[in-house]
Amino acid sequence: MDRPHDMTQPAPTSPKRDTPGIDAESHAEGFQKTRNARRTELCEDYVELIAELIGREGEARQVEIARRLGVAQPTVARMLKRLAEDGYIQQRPYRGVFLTPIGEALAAACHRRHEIVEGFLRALGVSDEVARHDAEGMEHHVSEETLQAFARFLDGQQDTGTR
Amino acid sequence: MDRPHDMTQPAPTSPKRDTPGIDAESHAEGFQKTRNARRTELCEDYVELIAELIGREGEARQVEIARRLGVAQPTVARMLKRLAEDGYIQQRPYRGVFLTPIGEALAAACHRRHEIVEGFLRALGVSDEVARHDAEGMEHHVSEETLQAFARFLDGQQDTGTR
DNA sequence: GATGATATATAGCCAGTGCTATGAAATCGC
DNA sequence: GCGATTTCATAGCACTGGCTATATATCATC
Ligand SMILES: [Mn+2]
Ligand SMILES: [Mn+2]
Ligand SMILES: [Mn+2]
Ligand SMILES: [Mn+2]
Repeated sequence: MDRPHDMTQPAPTSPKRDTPGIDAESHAEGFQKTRNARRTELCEDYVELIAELIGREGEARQVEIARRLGVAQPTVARMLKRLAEDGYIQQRPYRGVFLTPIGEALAAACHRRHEIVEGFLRALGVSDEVARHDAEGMEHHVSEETLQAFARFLDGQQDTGTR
Repeated sequence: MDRPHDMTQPAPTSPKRDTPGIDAESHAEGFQKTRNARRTELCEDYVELIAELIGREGEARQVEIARRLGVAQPTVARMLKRLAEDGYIQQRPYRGVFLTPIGEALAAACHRRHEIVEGFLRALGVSDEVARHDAEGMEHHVSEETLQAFARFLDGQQDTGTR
């Protein structure tokens, strides 16, 4: 039991009062979900950006998407192909990319969430610059329940004086 | 070639009243930072978990880390090698892994941040389960400034009656 | 309608992060 | 001490998401 070595570290294999933390399964489950979110967040940023560009510029071109994301054009090209395969967008070469109804829906949901998260941070006193940056990453890990809590807070703020 | 265009969509190149949004550079910068965060978040989870296991169980073994993270053991093995190379941990085969001072520092910072984020969500009315999960992903994208805002909110709550 | 600029496609490299299968080493129980 | 169990290491595969370099296609302009 407790002499795997007899160096420093006096084998703290005390009876192990079980979990002052969580059990391994719940712990793992949380990480699993986070890993899933990591897999989808890039798609979310893409469709949201595409919707934004279409709304503002009338079109979403590969080169502009690349510029906005700060990545190289081939990176975008490959990703767009995947998004098209997955049914989020439709590509019309030299005409830009367009959102399918599914893509639209995802973009709308992401945009709403993004707005709430960023607005929430600002309402909390975070500077615009930092709120924008933090929201960009946080948004993808904010569940609907948390989003509701953010929205509630925003509503409260609004009532009690905006600033 | 089959006329890939002159279909619907009448070239919407209206004068483009510039940016009702942000300029491309700032936009890209935000995404860049988020990508950086994505690169480090896994390390953060590892060192935090290792510190937690050492504190609670007295040791942090590969198999236990794998169980906690919900990944396979070789996945952990490779990551630990990287963490050792990067100076965060020290491996003693069949004795567990230990944190270097640098690793300790990172773990402490991550743990503090994690606690604040999760506590903040709960204070906001999010359920324990969801707070735990959302915090696991959000934490890595919360800047110090935002963390301060969270902490301020928590302090305020504490004064005005905890529940 | 030729041409130069721009936009897109494609190939191939690299690193990261997951996996399974399997072999080697250490520890534990006896 | 020895066999069984546990722990770790390693090889190899798949997929993602960066990159550069380069070829091709379209557009714009004259
Ligand atoms: Mn967004
Ligand atoms: Mn984002
Ligand atoms: Mn954490
Ligand atoms: Mn985490």
